[in-house]
Amino acid sequence: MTVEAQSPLIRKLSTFVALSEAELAVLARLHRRRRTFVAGRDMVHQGQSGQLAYILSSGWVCSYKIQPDGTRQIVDFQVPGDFLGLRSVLLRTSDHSFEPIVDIEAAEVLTDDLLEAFAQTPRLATAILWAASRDEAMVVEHLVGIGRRDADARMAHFLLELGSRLALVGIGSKEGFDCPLTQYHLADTLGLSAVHVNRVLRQLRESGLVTFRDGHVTFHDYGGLVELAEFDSAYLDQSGPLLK
Amino acid sequence: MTVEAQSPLIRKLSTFVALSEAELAVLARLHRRRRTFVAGRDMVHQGQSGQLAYILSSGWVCSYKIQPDGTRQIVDFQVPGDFLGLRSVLLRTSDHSFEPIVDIEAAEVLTDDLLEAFAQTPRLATAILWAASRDEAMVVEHLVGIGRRDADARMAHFLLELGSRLALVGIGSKEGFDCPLTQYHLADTLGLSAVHVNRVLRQLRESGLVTFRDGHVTFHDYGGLVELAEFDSAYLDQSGPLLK
DNA sequence: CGCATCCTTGATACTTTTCAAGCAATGTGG
DNA sequence: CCACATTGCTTGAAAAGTATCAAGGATGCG
Repeated sequence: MTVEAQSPLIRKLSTFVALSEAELAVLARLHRRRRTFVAGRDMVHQGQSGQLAYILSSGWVCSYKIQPDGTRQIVDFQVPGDFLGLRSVLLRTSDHSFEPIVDIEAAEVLTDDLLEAFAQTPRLATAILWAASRDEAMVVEHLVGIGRRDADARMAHFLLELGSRLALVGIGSKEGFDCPLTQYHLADTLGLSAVHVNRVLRQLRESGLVTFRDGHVTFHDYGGLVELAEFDSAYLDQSGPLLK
Repeated sequence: MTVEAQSPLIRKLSTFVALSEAELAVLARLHRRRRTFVAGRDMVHQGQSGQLAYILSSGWVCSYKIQPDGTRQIVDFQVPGDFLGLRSVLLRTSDHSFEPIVDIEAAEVLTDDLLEAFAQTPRLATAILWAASRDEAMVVEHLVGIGRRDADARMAHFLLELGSRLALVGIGSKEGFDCPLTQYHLADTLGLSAVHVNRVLRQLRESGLVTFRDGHVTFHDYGGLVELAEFDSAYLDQSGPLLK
């Protein structure tokens, strides 16, 4: 089993940066403390100040905020290869919750180990921070989507983005991907009601664009979907952290 | 003229951290390259890779994304004391545009000067990064607002947040603040049509909560507005960067 | 079996947008 | 100084998009 197969993070970073043996070793060391969490129970709860970060190796997590009136807004998803809680570690500002959507496996990263790794391998630090800034760009794009796209385009855009992210770590393609999200997750993500999510999905399916059923997303007409969503993957495809 | 009065950034940071003479000196040095920009002409345009950051000393700026269909979504505002383009410098990922809303004054910060300042005064670096993470928290809160609040609450929340930010740098209070934004800016920020913004403002005014007129926001019933918006300033009031 | 979760559909009501029009203030060139 | 364009604000009426309420079906699981 190659190290890439073990760690989606390594696979993701390798797409953009040729990592040296030493860097790979440091990365591997960050993966030592393996933990699991069960679906549905929050790993971190809003307001809690747990200064731990994780590297997600399998499963899906979402980060969200609950409002006083009980509605919730999902801000972002973490899929294999993504960091989780990185900002809270560096800057202690986690004011949202993390919920595993399925049972997950993650590597726990201690602040000190992370800082040490950064000090030892600056190129790696740059690569990881680059990935973090990519996550931020996704939050911004999410904001734009909710603010300025109608329900169909929002859904289409979301599925396309998810597909791109998963493709990076080898668990998705332009054909489709497995997806454990419920329609309620989609509703809380896209700022829609669950009922309307259902209708939107039906319409996309009947238009022959994409099917989401039984935990699997199938793109029938990738180009058509891109057009509907006005999906421009520039914010995802950045050329990487321009390492010197 | 005290240095605090010269630089809203210093004023802002001083609220949370007692800065030493040395740190103040470093900060002052970052303010040396003063520049001005005229209202309405983009400082940075989407896709452009200008690796400059600025510290805004007077005036307002907004950062936004334009979509292929011509609609725009304002992601965030910068008011005096805010950094602008910090992320683009550190991580070169500016995929949005910056537009001065009025004529502005800003200090241009060179990447190298910034990194040097960080190296010299780690506490200052922490403070600045803390401010940056606060900005991120605002983007997240903005996302939640657009996704899960109705138009009235969205507007109320936005005005309250803006008031808090301005109060930090001494140009706003619970009574109100001067505000150069047009109803079109508000619409592009809140994901509403300009027409509806007008109606919402009217309703808030007629409810005796807040008036926005002739470039000035006046809070008539601060508590009532907080209640309507379910405004919880926790994400703004964090105790600062916990300096050791 | 019975309960819980998730998906699906229809009918209705509400929020927000779009279209259209008018007003006030400001600035500009003739 | 005036005609004119421009920008920002305001309002009404109609249309569209989305939420809410209600109900039923499917599946999995203790």
